[in-house]
Amino acid sequence: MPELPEVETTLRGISAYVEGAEISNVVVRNAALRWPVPKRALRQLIGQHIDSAQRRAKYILLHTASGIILLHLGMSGSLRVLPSGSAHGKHDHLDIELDGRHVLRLNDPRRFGCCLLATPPLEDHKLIKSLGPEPLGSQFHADYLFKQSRRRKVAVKNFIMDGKVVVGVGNIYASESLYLAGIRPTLSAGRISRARYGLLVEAIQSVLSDAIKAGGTTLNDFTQADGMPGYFSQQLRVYGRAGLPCLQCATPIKSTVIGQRNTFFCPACQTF
DNA sequence: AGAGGTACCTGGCAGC
DNA sequence: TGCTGCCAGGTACCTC
Repeated sequence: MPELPEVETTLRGISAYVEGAEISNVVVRNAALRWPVPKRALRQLIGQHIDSAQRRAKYILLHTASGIILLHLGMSGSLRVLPSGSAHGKHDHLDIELDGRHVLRLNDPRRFGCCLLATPPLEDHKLIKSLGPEPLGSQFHADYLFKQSRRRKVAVKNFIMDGKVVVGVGNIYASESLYLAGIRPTLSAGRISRARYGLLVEAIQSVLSDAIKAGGTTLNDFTQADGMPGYFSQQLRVYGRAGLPCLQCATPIKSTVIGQRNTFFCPACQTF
């Protein structure tokens, strides 16, 4: 379930260890992630330095002079920094050793994540080139969302989860944002007003940035073997609360399925 | 081109 | 207790 806040928190946690570090070893224990991990190409990075670590959408990007390591945590993945030589567990598929002192370790039970090597420019990469704007960036605003939504018949929930429209809004935060904006998740994207999209943009931004703040305090130590949960619990307002009273009006929260995904909303508060 | 469905995978849980 | 079966969830890709 790493959504954007989890990925951002992970990035912040590992940055101090990876930026400037030399890749002193690469161990691929299980290459069968979403796409085969390019073991040989990764091992050719041994001796290179990681110049910087960035996030784009839910991808973590490690830049080196010879290419960009592109990591995705899928649904169950996590990255930790551990002392070199730390015992590995069942789903620890990949280690990138740093300066011979630490390992950046990818754990992913469901193996929906990936580790690929991209050649610059990154914007040309297949997985990156058609991504929409960052939800916390300046290109994501009411006018943009309004324009994108015209003549779109999909449910607004699917619309905001579409990575070509905006990145980083996963199933949980989609429900949460629509609740805050008072919009019924089943409504066609094309039928929502510009003003409502303004509220939705604010809601998405506040939900995501609150979660990032919460993550910063929950995940404070990336160097302890058992110090980090894969993802942190949120104070969720509607997600997973079917049948429980709405926090604003006490009406029971409803759940429905939109695009094969569980969706939660308050039938009284979300009327647009 | 847009919309909808499918596949990938495994831990955890409900039900028997 | 142990087995079976279902669900979650991100996203590329396929079909209509």
